[in-house]
Amino acid sequence: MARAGTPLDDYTEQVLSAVEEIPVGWVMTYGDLAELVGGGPRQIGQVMARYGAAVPWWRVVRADGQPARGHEPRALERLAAEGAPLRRGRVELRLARYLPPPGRDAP
DNA sequence: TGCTTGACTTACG
DNA sequence: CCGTAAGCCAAGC
Repeated sequence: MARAGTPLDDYTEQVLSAVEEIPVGWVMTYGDLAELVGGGPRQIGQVMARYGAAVPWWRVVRADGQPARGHEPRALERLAAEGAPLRRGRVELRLARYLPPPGRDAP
């Protein structure tokens, strides 16, 4: 569903939708989102930095499982509250990495 | 028009 | 496991 009033680009909408779709206690990496919606990991970060406040941004972590730069404490607190498998200050991607179901995106 | 920056990744030692 | 280097994509100045 489109966010009325905010004419965001399709790419931004795709990213935000994907992030909103991450279940509680699970996470996705910037690279995974980039592979999902296209572009590069940095572009995902760009969108998150601008519109991430409207989505569960703490469920988006770096490739090594560590939360976004400058948001580590807040993200870890949220993740811990959600019951995500934390290991020494970072998320255990082995257990918490979420793979979105196919069908609603480009084949 | 061209360089710098950024919620990044992978490879190497 | 940790630090450094190079690569990649788009926006901003």
